[in-house]
Amino acid sequence: MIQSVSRALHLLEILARAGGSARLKEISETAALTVPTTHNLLNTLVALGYVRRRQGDTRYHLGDRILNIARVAGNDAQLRERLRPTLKKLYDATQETVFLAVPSGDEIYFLDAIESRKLLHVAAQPGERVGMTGSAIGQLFLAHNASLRARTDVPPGIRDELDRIARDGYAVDHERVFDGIAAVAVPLIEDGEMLAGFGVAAPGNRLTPDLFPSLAARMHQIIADHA
Amino acid sequence: MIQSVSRALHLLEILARAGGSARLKEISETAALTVPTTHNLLNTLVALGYVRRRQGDTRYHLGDRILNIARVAGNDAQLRERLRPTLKKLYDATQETVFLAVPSGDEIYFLDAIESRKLLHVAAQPGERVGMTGSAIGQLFLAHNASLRARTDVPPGIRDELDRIARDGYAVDHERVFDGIAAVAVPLIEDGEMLAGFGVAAPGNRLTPDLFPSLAARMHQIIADHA
DNA sequence: CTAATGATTTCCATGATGCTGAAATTCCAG
DNA sequence: CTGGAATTTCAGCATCATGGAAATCATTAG
Repeated sequence: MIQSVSRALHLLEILARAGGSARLKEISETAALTVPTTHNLLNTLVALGYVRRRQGDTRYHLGDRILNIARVAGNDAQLRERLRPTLKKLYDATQETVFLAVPSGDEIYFLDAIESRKLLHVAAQPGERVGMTGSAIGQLFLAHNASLRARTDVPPGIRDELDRIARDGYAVDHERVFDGIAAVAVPLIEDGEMLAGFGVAAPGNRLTPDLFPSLAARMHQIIADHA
Repeated sequence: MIQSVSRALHLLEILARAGGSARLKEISETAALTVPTTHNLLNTLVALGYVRRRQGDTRYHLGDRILNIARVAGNDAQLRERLRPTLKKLYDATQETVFLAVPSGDEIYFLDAIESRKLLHVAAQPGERVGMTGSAIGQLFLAHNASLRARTDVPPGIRDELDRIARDGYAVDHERVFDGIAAVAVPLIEDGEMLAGFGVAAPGNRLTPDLFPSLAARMHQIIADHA
């Protein structure tokens, strides 16, 4: 544990709790640090743009450089919060394990999941990360994002499938990736961009290919209504 | 400039630019630090909750503790962005100097302002900070926030005025605080809470007390339409 | 306006602290 | 299972952050 890093971040939190600005003395007292040490830490934060000072004001204010970081950190957390109810609706409608995934670099990242309570069911895997081509949701992203497609090594067998996905608006997987598991995935599109994918996964003998179109339609409906 | 603090924050930004997660080696290369140093910094950030690791995954992910800080830093910036157009409308309607202010601790903080182009006008003072009782906008906050009122030393002369403000929905100042300057302020209320105050300030001989009610009504109108 | 008080900033000596190379361990792909 | 690569641990050393003291600056009262 690096002392000065811990202290510096603590100072930022103190500033936040004080409503965004405070005087040196208050800060040093709250942090239980000496005034010169606090001063040194704060000035480092000022030099980096995480804290600001306004002319004619000796107070320290939270700067907005922190937003560079928070925008990314917040995206995931906020999206999960916001789409939790939709995911729940999807679970209620299917009683199968449901997933919410977002792209992260060249992989997809499972942001949230609700696991089915049926005796035989697919395990939820929030926090897991798989390649783009290795899941129905990943193929959805590939079908919707040309630049992502360009930098991904797409096997020829999947290339045609991407056209179908683009046309029909949903991706499927029937025991291709994992034995015994079938999945249907539909996108959440906002402002013309695919933000996230919803997936339903179930044993292949319960979720047979003939059910795919109607399940996809139901999923589209739920997302349109609740997201 | 404290080296380790600068480095740690840089690592957070690298993680953000990488889309929220990355491997140790990539991070250390991007940051131009040795691997053990990067490891040490990252583990400090993990211990503090600003970076997370998921089990069975050696990657480092942005944590959401940063949001504690960003929520406050972002508030101001976002509010100013969002209310800029309203402030502009207010300026267009009055051609006088207009202000946007928010509470900050026990003072009010001038978040934004547009200065009148008239020959004789009130100076804009974005970034400035004044006591609650020392401005029309501050009195607005006092009238709308009981807990703020409780911890503020309100002069007896103003106490009655607060009742009037609560009743009429606007605050005024005619050469009480600054010689020659008159001001009218109205609140922006959302979810029952006063988030910010808008103010119009002008020379006292242009903005006479008889104009206060009609100006306040016009301001209410503009805010209702655009905020 | 001046003086007095309190807060902020600068400086520097000191030793604790964080840095790095090297080694041990773990992870992961084949 | 095996080999290579990435991660983690470790310890000695130089460096860097720390905090006392003093100087400067801002603020308030008179």
